[in-house]
Amino acid sequence: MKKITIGEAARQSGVKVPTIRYYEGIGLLPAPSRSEGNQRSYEPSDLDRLAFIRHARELGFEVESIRTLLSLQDNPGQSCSSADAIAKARLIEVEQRIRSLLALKAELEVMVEGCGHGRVDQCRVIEVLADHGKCMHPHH
Amino acid sequence: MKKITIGEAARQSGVKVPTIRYYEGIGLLPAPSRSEGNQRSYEPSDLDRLAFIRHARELGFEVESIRTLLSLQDNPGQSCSSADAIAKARLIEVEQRIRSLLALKAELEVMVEGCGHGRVDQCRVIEVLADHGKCMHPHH
DNA sequence: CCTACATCCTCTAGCGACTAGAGGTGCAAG
DNA sequence: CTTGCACCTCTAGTCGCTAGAGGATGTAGG
Repeated sequence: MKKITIGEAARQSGVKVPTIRYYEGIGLLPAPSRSEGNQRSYEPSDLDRLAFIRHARELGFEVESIRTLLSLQDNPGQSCSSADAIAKARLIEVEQRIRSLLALKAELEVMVEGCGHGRVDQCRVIEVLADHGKCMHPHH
Repeated sequence: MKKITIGEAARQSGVKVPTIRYYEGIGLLPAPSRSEGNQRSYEPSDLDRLAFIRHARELGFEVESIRTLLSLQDNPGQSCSSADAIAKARLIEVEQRIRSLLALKAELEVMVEGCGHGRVDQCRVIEVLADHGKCMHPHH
């Protein structure tokens, strides 16, 4: 048994110490066994779970979705249709977000390029913000 | 004087009533005059300011940035270099976010396409989440 | 004038996903 | 034995709102 401390788990998983404790608190990560001095003591499988959570968070999945995905991982005989649905929903979200950010980028570029670095009353940045009609794209 | 109620201001600006009060509370919007019965009473210039704030929020500027942008708008004789800097910083943020979301999208697509709609133990969604090494792109 | 109802008021608490800090204990090295 | 870091629990703060309680005001109809 090569059990490790929470600090070591944080180093190996890339999840910060308080965040690991937080995940335990909300039930994403099982409460580990404790040392004599009441310190958390993790096993390798906990590191796998932490990596899973971290990766899912980086992909922007919400904690509730991760809860579902983890329970699917824990019961591998089930149908994966809910995992599929969660991932698909996230994909659609991401696609929408990209579209909206591209429109935003275009508008910000107009603002920045139009700035003659002079005084505020000729500044395109302020002007565009003040008058939505000056937007290039109907992103909102 | 065509003063309006907070509800009318909300309708015309597209900013919700509690949000308008919130903006007043944090000092983005000046406290308006009040009616005899202590109800807020807004002027057309307040609507302009609300539109400015709303537009800036839609572009993803933080409240603190908007505070700076508004104070620049209030003092139009100043140099617009800080407005320029704020907009440029936001543009860089947006560009980074787009890049990261595109990598994410690619990864989610692999997950979703690889799902054979069978059981979890053959599910690519769960598999990729569990093993970061299976990612197509080094987005994180 | 009275009543009904929408809108307004203030104040507090909640959201998600952490993060920061206070105040105290455990543990390994010098 | 003491120094100093890592650990413990607990509470409160972050951001930008949003929801709700509990009460006052404004307006339209009878």
